Amino acid sequence: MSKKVLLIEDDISLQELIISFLDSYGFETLGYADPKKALEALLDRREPFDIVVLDLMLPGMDGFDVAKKIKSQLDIPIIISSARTDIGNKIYGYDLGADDYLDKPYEPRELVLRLEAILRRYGRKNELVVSDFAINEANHSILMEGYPIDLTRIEFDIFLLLIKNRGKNLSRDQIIGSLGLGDETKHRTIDMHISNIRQKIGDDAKEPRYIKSVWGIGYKFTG
Amino acid sequence: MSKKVLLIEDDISLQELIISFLDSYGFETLGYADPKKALEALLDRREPFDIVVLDLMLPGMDGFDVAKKIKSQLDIPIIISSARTDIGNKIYGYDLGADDYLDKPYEPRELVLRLEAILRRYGRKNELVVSDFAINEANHSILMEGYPIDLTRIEFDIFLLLIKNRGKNLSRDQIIGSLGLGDETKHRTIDMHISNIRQKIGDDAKEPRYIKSVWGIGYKFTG
DNA sequence: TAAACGTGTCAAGAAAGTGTCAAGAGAGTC
DNA sequence: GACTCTCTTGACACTTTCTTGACACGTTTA
Repeated sequence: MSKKVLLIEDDISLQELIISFLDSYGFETLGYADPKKALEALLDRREPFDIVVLDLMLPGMDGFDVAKKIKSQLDIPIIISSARTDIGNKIYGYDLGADDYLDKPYEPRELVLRLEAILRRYGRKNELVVSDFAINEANHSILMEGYPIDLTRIEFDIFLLLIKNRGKNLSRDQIIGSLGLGDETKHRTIDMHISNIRQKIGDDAKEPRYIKSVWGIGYKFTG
Repeated sequence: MSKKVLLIEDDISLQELIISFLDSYGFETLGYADPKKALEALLDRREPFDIVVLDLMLPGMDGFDVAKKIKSQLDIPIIISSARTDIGNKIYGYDLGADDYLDKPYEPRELVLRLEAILRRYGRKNELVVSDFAINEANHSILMEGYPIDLTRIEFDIFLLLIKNRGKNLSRDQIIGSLGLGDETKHRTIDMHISNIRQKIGDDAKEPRYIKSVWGIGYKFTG
């Protein structure tokens, strides 16, 4: 599946060059010289872009403002390219949440490499790999050594909480609180969920490899 | 208070560059080219570092092993930097508990930004370091010279109370009161807990290094 | 120095925490 | 509304921790 790139670049000949180059690497690229039109297209959402390549020197609107505006509305990676080489701008770009920064002039090939790297990183954004588990938060899916594990909603939430706090003891009250369960929920309910999770991931309560009971306190994940 | 950074990087000129850069941002940085020596310095605890910046390509020892070793013994954040850009390594790095990952070459300024971000995150952990012990109250965990000590809940509470009042004599009644135990609890019960704690931290009742008995009064912690 | 008192620790029973079965309540689906 | 899957809870067995009396030994006091 080809990725859609939104290129904001006012130098038309450069724009065309980059577009044809990216095309040859399998990206589907749309170029805009006018940042306002680009923003419209992006925020309109009719065209779901995967990544933005943004030139800092733009007519009518500062590139930083464009980046800020995009990041405030969408969770999409941005690569900033610019002839301003000074490090101050670079820092500013990172502060705005730019995901990478290319000094002009750059090799089109380098842009491709960075696009690929950043897209890969973003694709895995919701994926958490810990110990033998790969957890996709958005999907509510868990793979254990590559094989899917079927957890119920609450089991998933508890497991995720434990994994995110791996190594730390979590009390039953903390678990109940983090899960937004009612305060009257009994502690034994958590024990039961833990018991069920353990069974599903093949963990032995007496000799646990993953979820350890901490006597008098609660539970903790030990990868 | 300036933060101490342990930099493990075998490229000496790069090492020097980073050190001087970090210095100018108020970090106190110690660089090691030899991972074994760095590990020694770190685990020795004479120099309590706040964060580790680790290069993956090292002579004599794989960077992954270094990270694993550090994480297994200390709860300290690690930033891995590497020229190996392949994504497999990246995942592996995170799996080991690396807290961030920087592709070489990187802007020194970016390193600073990430250091600050991670330290801010880590700083919220309420860790109490006294004498040879690092106590994490939220976690109910105690490290003694870097190694975990397994105390029961009441033992933990008593030990924490003693540590927090280090140097002061605490009567058995004070201890019983602070712990919210019933007023009828016998004094001998406290003695028993102290005895068990001493055994677990390797303290000799006759020649105590940490928990001293104060005849006729109670106990006190002497770091 | 002997009696009185305090502390260290063993061992056993009491108390509290945990694992899991099973039953019923609750939520979601067709 | 019937069916299914999920969540919650009581019950009971089991494990770990806590408490306490007992005795040994050290310290203080007279």
